[in-house]
Amino acid sequence: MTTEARIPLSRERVLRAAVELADEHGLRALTMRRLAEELGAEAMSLYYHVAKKEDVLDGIVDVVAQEINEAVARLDSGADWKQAVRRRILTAREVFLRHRWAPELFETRSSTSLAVLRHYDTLVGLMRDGGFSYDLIHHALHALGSRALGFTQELFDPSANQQAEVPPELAAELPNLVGMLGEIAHDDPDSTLGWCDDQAEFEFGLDVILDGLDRLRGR
Amino acid sequence: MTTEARIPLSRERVLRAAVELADEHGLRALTMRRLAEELGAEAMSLYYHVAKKEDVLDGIVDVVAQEINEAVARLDSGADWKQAVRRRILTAREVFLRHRWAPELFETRSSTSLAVLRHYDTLVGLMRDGGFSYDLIHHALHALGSRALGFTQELFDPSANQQAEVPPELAAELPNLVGMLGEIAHDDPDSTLGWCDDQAEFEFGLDVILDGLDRLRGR
DNA sequence: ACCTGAACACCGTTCAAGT
DNA sequence: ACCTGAACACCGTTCAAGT
Repeated sequence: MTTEARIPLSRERVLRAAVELADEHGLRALTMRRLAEELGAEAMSLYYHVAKKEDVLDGIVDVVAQEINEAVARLDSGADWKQAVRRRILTAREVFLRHRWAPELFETRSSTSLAVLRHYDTLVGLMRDGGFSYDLIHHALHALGSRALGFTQELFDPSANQQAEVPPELAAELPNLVGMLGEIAHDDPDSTLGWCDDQAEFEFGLDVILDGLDRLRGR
Repeated sequence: MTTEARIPLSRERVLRAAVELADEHGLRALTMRRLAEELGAEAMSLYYHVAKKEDVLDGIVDVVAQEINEAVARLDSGADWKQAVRRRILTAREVFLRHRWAPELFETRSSTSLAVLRHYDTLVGLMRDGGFSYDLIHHALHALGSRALGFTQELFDPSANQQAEVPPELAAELPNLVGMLGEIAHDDPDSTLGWCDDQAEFEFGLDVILDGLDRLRGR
């Protein structure tokens, strides 16, 4: 009981704990004081291992990016470019589903981690092998945007909209939206504004883009 | 000198000042205390006009969304669906270029403002008139993501990368990326990692998606 | 080398009080 | 009806001090 496990702190241990904290309680809960508490230390001790909070945030982005590279490493790269890129991106997406705080942070970092660059490097290689010019690949990365990394920010937060019926006085102002929702709801009886199959929609958008790029590939 | 202009506060005045503050100094500078100062009042006075800071953030998102609707309202909706949607989205983008803090906030809000819904409603209408099924429109909105509103989050911050030459010891690890950058740089001598023509890339991605959707429209 | 206590300048927010 | 002062619980961070 008095023999507390006294594992020394380290940058790696700090970052690991930060990821865990964000996973469980969200980015808001990730404060230096709370993080230290989780590690059984004082807040000020963290500053021996990380420069500042921004450094922690950069660090956990890198942890996630490495996780992506590991997950993606065990893919055989057979098949045509489109299947290879597609599977790589969908595998990356699985990592983001485990770290739902990550997209916000990825889009907010100004410096790009080596792990992220490695991911892009592989995509560039796959497309190059598929017959793309560098110029088109460059455009392609922009077109994919964060989708290339495996996420999109949902503009309608499903968790917030579980009860989101459109109030009748609004319906008149939004006839087209209401029409669309009505029909979608008809096809799928328990659907509301927070209705969507995120996985299917992610793949739909990805395929629209990949198919479009494939068509441009032949000049 | 003693006759200070004593305009009373109001929710609208608070939100207007908040937008201005964010425009000039970024979201980080938007604190209740600083905002009050800008208005010549005490921080606590704001709470008579807004519920809490989250309310301010929701409010300025709405201000931007209204600005989009105004900008877009004076477009004649002639032409085919693709041109109509395209011009609407590019006009919305102009608004985001004036409020560079807005994308981060839009993707972070959980409740969607009426002004945003109105924008989507119009897009749905235009696509419906263009012969789309509601089902396809629904997929289309997901595929477009935040692009439908007029922005994408840039994963590589151009301002941070103005000097970003890839260091030689990294080059070996990122052969494809380096290859691509080399060729892009060759075409355009003053380009680096922070090279991109954001407007052109936005339009490229938008067109890949719109063209892809157009092809799906005929079943 | 690694950790901590006390302290500083800043947050958002409540609440009772002023006009 | 509108605004404010004092106060509270929380931040990130510095710095001198402990082991």
